[in-house]
This record gives sequence, structure tokens and C-alpha cells, in this order.
Amino acid sequence: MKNLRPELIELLKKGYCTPRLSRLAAKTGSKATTIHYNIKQMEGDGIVKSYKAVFDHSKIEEGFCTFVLINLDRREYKTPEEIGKMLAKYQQVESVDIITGGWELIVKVRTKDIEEYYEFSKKALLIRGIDRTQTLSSLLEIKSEFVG
Amino acid sequence: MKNLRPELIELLKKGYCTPRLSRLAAKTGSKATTIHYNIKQMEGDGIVKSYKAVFDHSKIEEGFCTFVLINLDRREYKTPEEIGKMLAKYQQVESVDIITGGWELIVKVRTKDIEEYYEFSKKALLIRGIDRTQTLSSLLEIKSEFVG
DNA sequence: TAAATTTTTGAATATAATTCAAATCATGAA
DNA sequence: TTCATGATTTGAATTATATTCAAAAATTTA
Repeated sequence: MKNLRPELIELLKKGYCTPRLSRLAAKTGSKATTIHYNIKQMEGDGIVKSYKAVFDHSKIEEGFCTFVLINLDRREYKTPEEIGKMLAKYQQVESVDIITGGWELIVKVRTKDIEEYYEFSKKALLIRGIDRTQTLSSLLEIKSEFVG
Repeated sequence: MKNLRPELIELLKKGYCTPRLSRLAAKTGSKATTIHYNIKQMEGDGIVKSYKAVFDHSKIEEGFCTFVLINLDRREYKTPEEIGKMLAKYQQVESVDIITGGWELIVKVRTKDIEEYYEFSKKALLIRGIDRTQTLSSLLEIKSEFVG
């Protein structure tokens, strides 16, 4: 008998959820069929990309969160987009943005703890094309994607 | 006949979604009742906080994204937590973290455009307790919460 | 104003979630 | 190892919900 949680968490992070039409109908005062019609339309228009679960990061081995500011090495002629796409492949990386200001990239990383972050940084950040990085560790998440 | 989209978007941002047990069952090879049991358990343990929709920000008046690094004014004796909680109240603020490094706070902000960001910054960032801010505008979101 | 289009609705159907009792599996004490 | 206890999985029955579809209402266009 295997532990189903890890697999369920991975699937629910990406999708495998669906809107509750009847609840939305009750809340908005419309009929469920009307909600259905409107939501299918939003899905078709690409407004809604997916439905997913929001987790308590501290309870799924993602308790350590950092923002990494990245300066590229101009001599390597790598674009921010190329480097960004490489970083985006890591499952620890929650977001990657190309930015204006003193850095080319900002990356949000979630790991279990500082040790896992160290291992991540060695393989992901010590690469050709990245000149310098500045890691900002989150001490407290006051607000995050989920407001509840 | 009112446009239902704005209301639906607001509700779906926070919740009003539910896992698709039968799909998860098919995917994992377990029975739907087993998935049900396991997910209820995760909900009870506080691992799952909610189920929500993921939107294409560019299609819901949130096309402009910035990261704001904040230095507090020590003379005002406000804690990062106090200032952070004030900022968290704005609906344009996606996340607020207290961080280590050269700044006390990092805030992720989503607005329709640069004009709305300017209005936001005037009322949210020009307050007692905040000394200096550095705004990093996202030019391209290479990866964000949703991977698909 | 009429015609065409979009949106809402109700009724019928199809799917899926939930409940619950029984069976299976895992764990630890004797 | 065996037995007893608790946890997890399962199947059957029920309940709730989503989906389909044709018709009605509302809106837009000509």
C-alpha cells in the first residue's frame, strides 16, 4: 500500500480541479447552466488556464522560499530568455521573470530547507552565462497567491 | 443582463473549485473513494488550503507585473510586519515577503498597466515607514505559478 | 422595427461525489 | 509468529452536480 499523497500533490499542483458551478450559481444568483455557459466561454477565450490546488508550502517540503536576483555575464552572449528557460525547468523554481533594473532576471525558488537550496544553487546558478546572484530569503510570507 | 465575468473571476481567484476525484482516480490507478478519503485527509491536515482557477493575467487587466524591493525608515519604528500587512491589503498585491539581504520587504504587484501601477505606488508606497523602494518591472514572465 | 446573434433558462440525462459498511492492509504488542 | 488494533481501500447505494439541448429572453445589428 503506497502513500498516495506525493502523487496527488503533484497532480493537484498543476490541475485536476474544476469549478463548482452550483456553488457559483448560488453565490451569484444565476442558474448553474448560465455559469456553465460563461465559464466554458472564458476557457475558450484562454482567460482561465487551469484549476488547481493551493498548498500550505510549509507542509509539503517547500518551507524555504527565496528570491534570486541574477546578473548575466555579457561575455557569454546568452540572452536572459535562454538562461531563464533553463532555470524554469527546475521543479523548485516557482517563477522566472525577465526584469528591468539592476538585474536581468528574478527567480522565486521553493525548497524544503536551506540545505536543499544550497544544492539547487550549486547546480542551477553556478553556470556559464550567470555572472552574479543575490539571494533574498523569505523570513515570513505575509501574503501569497492564496488569500484566505 | 449583467456581465458575469468580473464576479466569476473574483470568486475563482480565491476558490469555488474542487478536485476531480474520478480523473485523479483514473490517473493514479486508485478508486475514486480512495482518492476521496486521501484528499479529505489532506484537507483536514491543512495541507491543501484551497482550490482555485489560474488566469492568463494579460487577459484580466493584470498585464503589468512588478517586484518592489522596500527599505524601511528606521526612524519611524514600524516593523516590516506592520508595513507588510498594510501592503497586503491592496488587491493589486499578489505577495508580500519579509526578506534577508539589503531590503526588508519584497512585494509582487499586478496592475493593468504602468499608469495603474503609478497610482498604486503613490498611495501604497509613499507612506511613513517606507524609506526607499526599487521597482523591478517584469518584461517577460518565463514561468509563473501555472506550468502548462 | 425586424432580423440576427448572444445569453439565459428549464428539463432531461449523464457523471461524478459522497456515504457507509465491509474487506483489506499495516503495525505493534504479546 | 500470532493476534488485536487502527488505518486505508473498496464496492454498492445514494445524493449531488455537471452537461446537453431546445426554447425563451435579452441584446445587438442592420
